[in-house]
Amino acid sequence: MTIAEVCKRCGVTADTLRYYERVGLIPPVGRTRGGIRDYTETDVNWITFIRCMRSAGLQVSALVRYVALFRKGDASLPARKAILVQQRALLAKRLENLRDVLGRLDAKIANYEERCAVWERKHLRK
Amino acid sequence: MTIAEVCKRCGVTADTLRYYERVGLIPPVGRTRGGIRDYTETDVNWITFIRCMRSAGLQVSALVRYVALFRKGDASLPARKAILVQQRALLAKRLENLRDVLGRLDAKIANYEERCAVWERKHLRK
DNA sequence: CTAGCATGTGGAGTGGACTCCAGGTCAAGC
DNA sequence: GCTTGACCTGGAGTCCACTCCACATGCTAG
Repeated sequence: MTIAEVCKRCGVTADTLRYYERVGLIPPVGRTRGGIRDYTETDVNWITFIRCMRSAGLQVSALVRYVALFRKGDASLPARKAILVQQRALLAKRLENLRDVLGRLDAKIANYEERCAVWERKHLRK
Repeated sequence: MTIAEVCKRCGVTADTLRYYERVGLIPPVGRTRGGIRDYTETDVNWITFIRCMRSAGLQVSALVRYVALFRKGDASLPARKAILVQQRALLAKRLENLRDVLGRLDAKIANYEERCAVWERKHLRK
């Protein structure tokens, strides 16, 4: 699969895909004799996974550590799990906070609803 | 209240407080004759609010717009409400995504739990 | 009144995560 | 063989949200 096809499928730019590979966010991608990247379905799965985690705010550095461990084989299973568990905890904390802030925002909006209504009545009467 | 006291109360650095004021993330803070910032309780409330929203990822630019409108008085109520509503929608979307990613992460961890156990049995037997 | 610490300002620097660019290959159609 | 468009690499640039710095001034304790 060419980089352009992967871009389309995953909704990322070629620059981003090359960047991901360069910093180790995904394992190295195979090449044709000409040196052109030839993505496999497995590569696409990695990209999808990384995009998913990044979309939730997991740091590149943590994911890089994860991918590096992955490349060392089964002996790294516990270490990889540890990373996931730790990231999960961070994520849960942020989720909790977002929930809380959303609540506050809703309260504030309700308040505005009120005040806007009052303000409009005042101006209609005028 | 001095900037140092506000720092302690709000858990931010003085640099950050000055930065917030400089870019308009909070309304201008009053000064003593000597030119030193003298925060009121209202100022602290603003800082708390901004910190809260920032912690949920609302962009500085959106909050700056909000604060700027606030300073224009009641006529800006509807515009301010519009910003809040829009930001709330974005936040809800991100919340939804975090929830989803958390679920995937949990599934992945459960999978690791399994595979780690297998791996350990293999190594204990050895 | 002076030492010394808290604050002030304007501006430069940082870290994270891309994003863009120049200058050079590769490959498919004519 | 040649043109043309996709791809390559290494490195520089961008954006965001702070964070740090240097140097100047304010205030308080002795």
